[in-house]
Amino acid sequence: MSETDVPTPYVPAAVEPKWQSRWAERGTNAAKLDAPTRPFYALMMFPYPSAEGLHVGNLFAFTGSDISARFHRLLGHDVFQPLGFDAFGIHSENYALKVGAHPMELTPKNVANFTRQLGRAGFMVDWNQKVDTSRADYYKWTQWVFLQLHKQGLAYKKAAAVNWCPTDKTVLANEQVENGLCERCGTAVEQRFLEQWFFRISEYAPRLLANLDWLDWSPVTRQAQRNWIGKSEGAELTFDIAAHDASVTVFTTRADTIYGATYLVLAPEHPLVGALTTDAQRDAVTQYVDATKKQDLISRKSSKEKTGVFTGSYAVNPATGAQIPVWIADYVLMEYGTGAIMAVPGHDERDFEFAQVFNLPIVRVVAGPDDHADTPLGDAAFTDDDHGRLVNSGQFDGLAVQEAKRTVTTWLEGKQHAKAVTNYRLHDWCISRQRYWGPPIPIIYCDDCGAVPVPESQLPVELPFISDFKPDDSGISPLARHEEWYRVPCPTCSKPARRETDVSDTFLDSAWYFLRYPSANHSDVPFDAARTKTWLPVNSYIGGNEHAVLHLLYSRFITMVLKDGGFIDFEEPFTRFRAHGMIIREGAKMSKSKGNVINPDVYMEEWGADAFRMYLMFLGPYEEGGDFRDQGISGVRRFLDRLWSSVRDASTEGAPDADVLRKMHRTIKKVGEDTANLAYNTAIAAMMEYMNAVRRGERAPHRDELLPLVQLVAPFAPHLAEECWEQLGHSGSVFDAGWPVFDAAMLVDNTVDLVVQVNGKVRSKLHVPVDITQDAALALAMQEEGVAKFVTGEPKKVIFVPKRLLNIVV
RNA sequence: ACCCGGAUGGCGAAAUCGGUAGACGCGAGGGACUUAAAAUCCCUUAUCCGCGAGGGUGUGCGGGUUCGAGUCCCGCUCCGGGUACCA
Repeated sequence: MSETDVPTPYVPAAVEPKWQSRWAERGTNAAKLDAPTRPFYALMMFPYPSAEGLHVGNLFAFTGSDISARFHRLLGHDVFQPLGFDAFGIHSENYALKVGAHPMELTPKNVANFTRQLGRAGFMVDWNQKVDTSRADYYKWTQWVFLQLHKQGLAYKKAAAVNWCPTDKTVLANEQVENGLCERCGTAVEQRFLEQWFFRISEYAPRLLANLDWLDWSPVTRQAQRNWIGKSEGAELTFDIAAHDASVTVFTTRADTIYGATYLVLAPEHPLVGALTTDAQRDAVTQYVDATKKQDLISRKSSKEKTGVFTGSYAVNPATGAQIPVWIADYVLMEYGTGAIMAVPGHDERDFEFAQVFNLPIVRVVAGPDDHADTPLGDAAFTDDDHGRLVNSGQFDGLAVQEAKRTVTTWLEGKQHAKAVTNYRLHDWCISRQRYWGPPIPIIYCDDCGAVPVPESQLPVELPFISDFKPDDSGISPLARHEEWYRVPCPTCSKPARRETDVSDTFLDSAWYFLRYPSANHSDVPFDAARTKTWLPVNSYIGGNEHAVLHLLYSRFITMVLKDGGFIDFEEPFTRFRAHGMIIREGAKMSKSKGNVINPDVYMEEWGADAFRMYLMFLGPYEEGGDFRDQGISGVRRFLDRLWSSVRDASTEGAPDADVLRKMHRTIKKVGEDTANLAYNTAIAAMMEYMNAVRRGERAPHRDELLPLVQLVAPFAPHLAEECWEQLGHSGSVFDAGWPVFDAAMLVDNTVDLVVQVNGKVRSKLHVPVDITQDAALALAMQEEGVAKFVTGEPKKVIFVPKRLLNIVV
């Protein structure tokens, strides 16, 4: 085959650039966007182009996605796999501030570096359809999306208590606050009142929840969304206030415990607090309300110590007629339910604690199976609502809790004191950001016409290049400091007016980007109708579960809104979603401070992109993640070396070995199934096993034993596969060669190893024909000394599992 | 606290339906080739007793179901992730 005896060694640094440029020349990775036969849209979560470059976590995610895309292509789909950049946002802006540069100049550099790294890793990305959220040709349409929501009445402005990060100097969505700390910088979040734009995602809560039942998504992701949406069925109960012409409505999921409601609690911000406070209590209440207001959200949410103040007023329990005190306390939150609760200390942990601190009455109205009506509650509330029955509850005594919830609600409804309601934890989405690096919200304020949406024909509202983009403490966007941009004529009446100076949340950029890819080069529409019909919804989306409740929920919401607006005919953007796991290093999380971050460039340099890709996939189950150990990569590289030299040594003389061939067909089956299931680690193990069989004892492999292996390995190590494919005499790309087909007849063996057990313990193995009968197997087994000596008497029972085992019970 | 995951050799991990626990890889030990080393190839490698043949034990802990449990059921422990005063 070669003129020298020394085989050319495998040098990734030569093979990989060769194929990367050949793919570019041949357009191998470009999808047939307009006339696909079997369109398959494979999407991976686009990265934020940081200055540090590609993180190994990105590479892990993308490689798994790329393998899936290449696999589908080999199966005969017209695969479209695009990639872009989530370039707007606070990350980029903060980084620019830190290094004293401008994001408009930094971003293209970072994008270029990312593109280089992504290219080096050999992804089958169609770079003709590129998306960069920070370019006007993209955010023009992000603004268009905002206008559609505005048109449908789903965008509104309100002054609201918002999470304010004093370091980043911006508002954060609830989803971006962790433990009262800013998700990004870890600063304690404060409460501020600002005029903000919101999207009415809460209106879509029932639909967002219901569709989860049929979506083909990773169960963990669906569960995370369910929890986040937080459906809660209960009732709103109305309590009249004694000596006032007023009433307080509370939300409860435990209407059955109404007889145990011994006091009410309002949130300190509740609108009725002023009216219900008596003169005697006025000072104490005012002081408490002020203290709460000043408190930042961190201490309010982290301290579980119960504090509160009596208002001086009493409410009437609609069931008992008793007068019960009305308190205010910060453990009741204004933003959930009605901002008021009925406190049932006997059966709610928080109420119990509060009642103990302030010496309020605690009454048992639910008894467990071992309790009677007057069993003392001890030192904790009784909260088991599956095994409880009502006591001390008048006509309802004896009812099971679940039944009583309905019965009591119905009874109170009859008295005009109740209404069954469903509450959701999901809040409206605050999309305003008082920052610079984002799409300006397309609204103009006019003294006469109010908040006027920018006409679609005037989009984009371009983000001006300004040098003083640093946010200040005022809570007003830096754009407001630029009069020439800020002052505009009203689109309706042409009088002097002002632009909205907030930009929108980065999550709005990424909530619709999948719609843009197929139409990325269309400048007249956000997404072309025909292209969209052909390619969407996305067939396969793979990404990290850290986006389970942010990006994925927002994308679903925006898709529903666009469907309702008549722009698309589907309401779920991602037919199938799979969450990949997290990758750690030597048992520890990777972080800059620990200095154990993996630089992909270094590994690709030393081992080659193919080996690096394959090792990332080999170190653990893709959907669970794995532990990156530096030593491990050599095993994968050895495998690729062996494949390389096998192809060089392959002979075309004679015939392939029968045993190797059988193994080959089994391997084709296994690798196909595992790859489809994202079980990449075991797919690779199966290929290694086959490699071992092919080269056992340095035997010379036959060409036909290797051809299918090259196809199987192609999604994992695409460069090497192409080179081997060419080496084996092909001129086209291996990715147009199809996926090998296994011969089912080659999978069945004539003989098997039958395990012989006595009382469940393995005593022997028999090499027997597959179709051996129980009696024949038993007779053979009894001839084995190692078996016979354990079978003392007549067997009590014999269990025979064909092809697997024979168990003799004595 | 609640909701998800998870716990298997020295290490990363395998194990369709309950049916040979530890595939594949790393590391380690031994051998072949070599002046030598690297590379490559072959063998061994859960653990205990035993010279050996062989036998015992073993999938976080305690019970249970079963001819048979890493896998199913009940009760715990620890680790990772998510959510959290959500009424």
